[in-house]
Amino acid sequence: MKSEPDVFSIDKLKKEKKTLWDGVRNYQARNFMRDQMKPGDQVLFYHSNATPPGIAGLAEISKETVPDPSQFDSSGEYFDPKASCEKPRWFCVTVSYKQKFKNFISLDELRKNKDLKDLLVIKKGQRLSIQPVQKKEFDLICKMGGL
DNA sequence: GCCAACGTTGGC
DNA sequence: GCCAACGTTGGC
Repeated sequence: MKSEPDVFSIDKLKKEKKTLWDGVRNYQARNFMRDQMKPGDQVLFYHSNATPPGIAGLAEISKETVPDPSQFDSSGEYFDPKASCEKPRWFCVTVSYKQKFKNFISLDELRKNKDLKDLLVIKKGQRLSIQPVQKKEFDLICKMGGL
């Protein structure tokens, strides 16, 4: 899961212990949260728009998908006038902090590793904020992170 | 249903 | 700040 550290960093998640992953307004990412993610699932926390960009640590899905409350808040930036409580359009999961990697893994290092050539985040034009990761890739990344 | 215009993401 | 690569919107 990607986040801009200026907006919400892994250190902030560490401090707050958990957070509602609201504000996702992309249908593919929504479907992924709604249909694929289950409590207990492991999450790689990626810092985008950072210097350098890369994977900062681990988190975990701690609560099942619920309708994203921010879509109903008419004064908030994530308000969606087309959504209603009966017919919510957007969903979100709760993400809990697990741990920071001992070594931050930069996008550059991810690219250099031949075994991660299929990792979606290193592919050109791949902007989706929530992306699936294969078990093999996940395990290797944890090792690279020093866990 | 097409597609041009526009908006966003995110690396550089 | 630039811009490539998408995704969304809305007129037709």
